[in-house]
Amino acid sequence: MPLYADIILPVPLNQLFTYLVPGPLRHLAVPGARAYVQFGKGRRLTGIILRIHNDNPSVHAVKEILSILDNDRPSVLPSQLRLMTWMSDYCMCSPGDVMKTVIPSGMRPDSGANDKPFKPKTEIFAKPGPAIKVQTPVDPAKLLGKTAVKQKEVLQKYLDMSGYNTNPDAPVPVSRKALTDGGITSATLNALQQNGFIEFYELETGRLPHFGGKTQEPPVLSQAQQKALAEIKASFKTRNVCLLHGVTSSGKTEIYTHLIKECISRGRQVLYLLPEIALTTQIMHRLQKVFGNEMTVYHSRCSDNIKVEVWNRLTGTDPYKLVLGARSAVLLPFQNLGLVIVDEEHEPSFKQEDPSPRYQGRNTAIMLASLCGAKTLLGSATPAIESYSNAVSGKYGLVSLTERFRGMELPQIEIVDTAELRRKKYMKGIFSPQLTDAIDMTLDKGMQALLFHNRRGYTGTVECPDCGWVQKCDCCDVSLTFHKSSDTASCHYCGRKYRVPLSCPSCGGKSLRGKGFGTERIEEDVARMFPGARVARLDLDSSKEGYSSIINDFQEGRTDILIGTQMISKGLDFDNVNVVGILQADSIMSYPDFRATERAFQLMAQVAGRAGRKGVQGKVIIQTRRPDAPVLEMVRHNDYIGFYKQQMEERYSFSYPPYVRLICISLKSTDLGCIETAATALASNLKELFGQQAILGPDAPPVPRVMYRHIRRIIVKAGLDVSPANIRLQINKAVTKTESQKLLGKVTLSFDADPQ
DNA sequence: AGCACGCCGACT
DNA sequence: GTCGGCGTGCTC
Repeated sequence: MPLYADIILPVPLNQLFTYLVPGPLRHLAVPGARAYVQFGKGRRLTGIILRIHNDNPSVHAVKEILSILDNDRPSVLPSQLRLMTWMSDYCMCSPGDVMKTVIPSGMRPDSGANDKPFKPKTEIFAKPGPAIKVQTPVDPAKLLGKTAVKQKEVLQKYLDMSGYNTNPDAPVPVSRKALTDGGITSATLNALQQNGFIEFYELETGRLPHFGGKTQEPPVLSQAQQKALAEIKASFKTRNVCLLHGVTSSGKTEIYTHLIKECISRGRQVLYLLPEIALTTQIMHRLQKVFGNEMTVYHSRCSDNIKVEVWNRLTGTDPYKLVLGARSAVLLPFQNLGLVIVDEEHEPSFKQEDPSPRYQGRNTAIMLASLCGAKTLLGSATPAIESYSNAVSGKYGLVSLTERFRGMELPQIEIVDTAELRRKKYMKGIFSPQLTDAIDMTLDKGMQALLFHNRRGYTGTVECPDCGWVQKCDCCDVSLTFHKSSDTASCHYCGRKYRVPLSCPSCGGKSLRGKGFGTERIEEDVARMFPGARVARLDLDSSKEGYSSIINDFQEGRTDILIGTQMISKGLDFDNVNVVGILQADSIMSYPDFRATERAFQLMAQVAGRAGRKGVQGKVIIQTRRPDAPVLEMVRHNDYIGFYKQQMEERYSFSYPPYVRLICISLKSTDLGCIETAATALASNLKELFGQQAILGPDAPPVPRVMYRHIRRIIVKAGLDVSPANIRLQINKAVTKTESQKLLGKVTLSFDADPQ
């Protein structure tokens, strides 16, 4: 009987491909194994076997698998195969898109020119040669006489480093590189080898870092922390997911450390997810003291070779017990996962935005845990509305930690009306007297200030005050941001840079100027207003390589004032910050979507949480033109519950998550007429299937054209009773119908389930 | 997404 | 005469 394999191939097509399994490969062709196949005429690809069967394929010409790349064990575990299938259904993308994000490219050779296969890293080591084995202890002077000074020196170095003279039976391998240190040439080493004193051999070492220090016990917990830990463990007895709602600086990491330790001691693995790659390094240093070489870090910016090594280690016989990582670590092969921790679970960056699959790292983690029979702990000071609602409904356990670490007080929050102050001419640029006074006092006390502003660059839009002309990007419908450091106006959507014209191209006016404030300009103003202070800035423009050093300088007190965008709000602990300033709360509160208030609350509460230290109450100054916005009052009282209730009411009356599920369909085309007809036709076909009120749009997004491509969006609001698979089916129906009406033309479609 | 096949302009 | 432009259609 012929045997077939359904294979996931890295192509953006919504299907699997069936190949014939040749007789000799039958024992190797198992689900999860990598198969190398001919695809079309001129392509060879690596795919993942999803299923082995002998159902007759519907297509006539079935090709044979060329080879199986996994000889001893399949690369992809059964739990991962199920996760991949779920992801492709839920995110409405092809299995191939999922495969491409799950499997590091070094593990899937293809016929393309971008072929960069995994290369094991090797190093050359020295071991004792036959000529010194004749007598111990070895004395270089006796063996080499008066000449050969260099050889004697290196031989002595080798003997010292390997400990050969004290333990000749098991000398420590010494790397060739260590011997060449200090101006030793390879001629000397070659001579030593030729004389038979030292032999060199190659060994696979890998690239994974080694922790040399001694490991210690987890930190001692406070009473409040111990109580929370006990409650979490109790909650796991009856529920699979638990939400830890702990105020900022309540010491959640210490609680995690204890849970991890216990899970590992039960012989199971832990995945610890953080919202930012940059944070993994910070937390790594703390966790490595406890877990040493049982743990590793993994994220999308690891080199492909490292990714493959981590993968192989995890599928091997001695897998890591703890993986600390960002979103993509959820896709790793865990053989025996017992616990997943998602820290700062509310962070929007857990959602992948651009390349499909647009998956939510937190939700994917919960799914992975359930597929592995593991527990999930979500942690946040400002939980996502969806998560808290799941906790309130009893789907998740809920543990609250209201006490700040080491008796730290919550900061005092002051809301400053900048509209009024501007009328009275008290504002200095973007600074209120309250804020400048607070910074002055902070600097006097030798403490630090943190200033938050969510627009980078020097100014916003470059405008002509005479005729209202605005400098825009050539290929995107968006106004440009002026950056003084490079003296260019840049498009934050496509990255293109432009000169600012000397005169207005529309009316010839000579007084073109930038409007508004960016972090770059604020940095300049702060330096001028506080001449004695050491000022730094942290945003996308400064963070190429400098991220860690800017953070470290601030943490260790080498800078006094740090200005930054969202990046400074995420889980970083500073313990000498006395004042936090939010320069323009309005820009945070006025996003045009239903999550605006949620984001505003979370961002402000998180930024505010950076203030204060033991014994000194911190101060937060929020500058706004709308001091009466209700969300500000909730931030001021740190009233998460009030905020949650208000949000739930709003979401209920306007039918938004968590009461419905949203799917955003994006249409893109260079042809404006084409996209308009396509969008209207698709929307009307969707309305036929889902009902009139379930479809929003089509609308043009705030930036309606990026890289010459026009964009339209349609939002589907689906009831919670409709399964993801069914939603996908209905949407596909509407798409197929629009296609058959020949109305989709040159339009490309993309889907985003649970858009942020 | 690739990659081949295919049908029309400017070059040796 | 052919090299090569990118339109369109298929991939088990």
